[in-house]
Amino acid sequence: MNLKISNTSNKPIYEQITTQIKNLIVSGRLKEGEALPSMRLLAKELRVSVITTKRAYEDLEREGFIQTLVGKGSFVAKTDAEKIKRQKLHEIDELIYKAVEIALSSGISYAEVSAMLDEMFKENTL
Amino acid sequence: MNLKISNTSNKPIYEQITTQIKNLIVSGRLKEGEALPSMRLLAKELRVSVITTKRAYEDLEREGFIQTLVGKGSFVAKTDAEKIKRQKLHEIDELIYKAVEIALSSGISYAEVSAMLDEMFKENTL
DNA sequence: ATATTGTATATAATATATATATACAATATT
DNA sequence: AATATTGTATATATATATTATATACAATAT
Repeated sequence: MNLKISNTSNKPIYEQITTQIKNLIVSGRLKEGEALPSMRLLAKELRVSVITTKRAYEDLEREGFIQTLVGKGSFVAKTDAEKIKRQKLHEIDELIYKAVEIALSSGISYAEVSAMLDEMFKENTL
Repeated sequence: MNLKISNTSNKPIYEQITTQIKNLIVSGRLKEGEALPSMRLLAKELRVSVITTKRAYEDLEREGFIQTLVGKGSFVAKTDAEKIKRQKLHEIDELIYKAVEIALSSGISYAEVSAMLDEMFKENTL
């Protein structure tokens, strides 16, 4: 599966896993119905406990990215990535709307908010 | 001062204090320059430690609602535009942080989020 | 001088987050 | 039926954050 886990990252392992698998699905590199490595295999590969991979897979299932079946394994769900992305975009839209509302109602400029966004992205992609 | 503290509330005591005092100030029942009860008096009245009232007063001061002076006491601050702006910036920061988190965890690019922000500002400033 | 005000330090109790080991249960394979 | 594979449940460990406290200290007012 070739996921990269950093122990020095401030992000928890299960989150590093979900983030990367989400990206694989959204980008189409993992396709509908396709099998994910079993929790145990992935755990072994990443030198991590099964509980951690389970936690990651549970999160992915709750968010509709995959489906898990006892004895069979985990598979990319048929819910299309486009729908999920649209949903996420909507969540972001609402947050940004609130931010802009506050900005406009208190004399904070576009430049200031835009700079904050830039900074935030730089910080978090490291 | 007549604040109501609930021990069964899921909200911490210091937060119950700040919320109620903020409301008193915003509603004008506590006016600029007016003295708040000393941390010790309030602590005694609420049967709570001084550290807890201090925590509440510190939060209120950081948010620009009151001003505290050693030996004198705590007073309702004059509404300070700079402080309010800083507070608003913080609120915006938190919203944008959430937005960026969602974006990064679902393969949404900086360009997309940035475009949304641009759009939002254009729409709302027209 | 003393009482009042806020502050600093060290500490404790609790809750939450993260990760694990191990034993259990369901399904597939032989 | 036996065995290997898959996921699941329970109990636990560790670290960190949150909430609250006691007590000793410092600044100001009277």
